[in-house]
Amino acid sequence: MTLPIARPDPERLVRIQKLLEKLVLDSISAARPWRASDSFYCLGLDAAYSRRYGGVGAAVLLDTRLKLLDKEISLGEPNIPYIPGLLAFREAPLFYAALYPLMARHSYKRHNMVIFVDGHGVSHPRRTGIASHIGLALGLPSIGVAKKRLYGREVVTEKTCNEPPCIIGYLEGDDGNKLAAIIRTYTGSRIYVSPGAYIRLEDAVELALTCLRHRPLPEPTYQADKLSKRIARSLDRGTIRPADLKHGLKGLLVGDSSTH
DNA sequence: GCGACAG
DNA sequence: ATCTTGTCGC
Repeated sequence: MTLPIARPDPERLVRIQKLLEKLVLDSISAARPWRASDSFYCLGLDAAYSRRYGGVGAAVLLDTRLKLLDKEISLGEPNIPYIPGLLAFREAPLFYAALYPLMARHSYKRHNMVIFVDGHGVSHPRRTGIASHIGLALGLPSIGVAKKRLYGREVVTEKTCNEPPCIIGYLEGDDGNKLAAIIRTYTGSRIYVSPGAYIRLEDAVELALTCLRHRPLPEPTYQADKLSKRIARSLDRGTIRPADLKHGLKGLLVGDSSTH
């Protein structure tokens, strides 16, 4: 029989986020300061879409030196369309599905892990961007890395940036609080970095800067973006089939011509 | 009514 | 996010 899953109507999802808002803000207020000297592991999450098989979630694990340690992907048809502000309800299930097996392989590392998510954290109308949902659900500090603004007044404090990366401004909420930093990367791209949960803005920004290379996104998010897009394109080209992904990714991604 | 609007 | 050719630049 069909399970009585509650209808994902937007109004109900918005109410859920209004309840989560307090949890998110409390997790940030109570967050322990990040120690720059600590070694850490970072997870990167992103999603792409294949016409034939729907959503592709990608999770990657990097170490302090930004070396890729492990990766995992997931497939699934999203339950709801994209609605600004409700992205988490569309894409987070893909992330959880990829994270579960990945985390199982590295459970002892979770005590010093941070999650980078493609999308916003608290720079969201209800302070509950997808990075906040993920951080709350996993009980881990999370950081949102977005390419475009969603919410907040854009305040640019530095018109120029001679030696990137630079913090060129921020997004502020109605109450005047800083919600996200606007960063100019080494490649000249602009990204919006905001805390998801369990971490403060200044620490989120410091970590994001630490994870920057000569690329348009911080390494964790960049690697996840590349992986998800590559899988989605390979699926559509028929280079790989969903069944090929059920026994791990090893060997599937080398010599794949889909990048040409 | 008119914009704005992560991915 | 995705659909898409050529093109400017390192």
